[in-house]
Amino acid sequence: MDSPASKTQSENLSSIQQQVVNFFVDGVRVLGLPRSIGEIYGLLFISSEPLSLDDLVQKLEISKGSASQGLRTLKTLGAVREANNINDRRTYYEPATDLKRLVGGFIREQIRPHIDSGKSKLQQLQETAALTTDPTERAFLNERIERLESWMKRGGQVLPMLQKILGQ
Amino acid sequence: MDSPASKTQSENLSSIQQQVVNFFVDGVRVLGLPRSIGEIYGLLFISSEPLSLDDLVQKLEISKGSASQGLRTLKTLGAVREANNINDRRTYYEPATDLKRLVGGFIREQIRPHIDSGKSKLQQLQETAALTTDPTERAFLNERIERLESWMKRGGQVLPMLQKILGQ
DNA sequence: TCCACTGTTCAAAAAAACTTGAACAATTCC
DNA sequence: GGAATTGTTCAAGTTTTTTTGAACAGTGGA
Repeated sequence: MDSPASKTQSENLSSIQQQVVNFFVDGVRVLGLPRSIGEIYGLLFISSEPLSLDDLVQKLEISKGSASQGLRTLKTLGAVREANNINDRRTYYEPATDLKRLVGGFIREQIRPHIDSGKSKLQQLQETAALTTDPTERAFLNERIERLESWMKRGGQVLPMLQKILGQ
Repeated sequence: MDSPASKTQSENLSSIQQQVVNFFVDGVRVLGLPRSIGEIYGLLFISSEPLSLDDLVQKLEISKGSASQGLRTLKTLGAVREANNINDRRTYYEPATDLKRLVGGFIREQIRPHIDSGKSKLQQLQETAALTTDPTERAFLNERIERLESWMKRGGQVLPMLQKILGQ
């Protein structure tokens, strides 16, 4: 019934593997990460043995390019590590499964940079606001900018707490 | 120098308005929301008077459709409210500026639904795993599924805490 | 009732994001 | 060194998301 290249990888993945992969596809989408990353992490997560890049390409029916880039991102996030690679030339990967680490990696790579760049933009903003001549308007602008600063500050405070809370 | 329809709305927005709008464009992008929503919220945030849909269309140079849909989303998120609408037929909008409310709306609309659907998918997953005949494999699957459950549970616990922490 | 005005909807166009695949680099083994 | 294998890069193609704009619905005033 299924064509060989059907979208649901029914040829290569067991029913439970499909379900878990889809679970993570939805999951990473919420985080703003591409589908392929959810597929890769999902399959690693539900595999009892480490998998190679080629395993991922074959089982998920994605391109080598996607698999390579996806694994790189996952490594950067600390969501995947290389398994002990005995008597085989290729690299095998296994998932990091503790929440603290996963959340920490996500915060470090995807959130912190934005908070930091936001903070520096706020300084610019303050300088621009200072040029406003009308005092009433200037007061209003300063009030709003202060609010933004308090938001950023709280964000910076909450993230480590979050990580702590989630780390059991 | 600028063409009338240039991308940076230098004709219609003051320098500070541009900066704040860009600030929020970047901000909402992190949250996975479209650019126009950041533009709209940003302009409202830095305006001392409420603005109408037409004001937004003109100042931001976006279509009426974008402005209408963007305002709807922002209303749903609780990020924007209608201002007291005296002697004018059109509706004016002002931003909600307290972080607790903003975060709460985002969680309610964009996060909770995914957590809930995730939880129900996990039940499915458990049923599928139970069909696995090999006991070792089944044990592995159950262990991983339990881990997912613990993740979801923590997520469900952390969100209200987050909101509380941010609510001053 | 009809007109003028405000705002919504949604199909099509445009833009943005993701994936592919082929060329290439790097490494190992003989 | 040379062949075979593993993995990376990135321009082009594909898919997904967002925006546009024109038709339409709703409302108030004359």
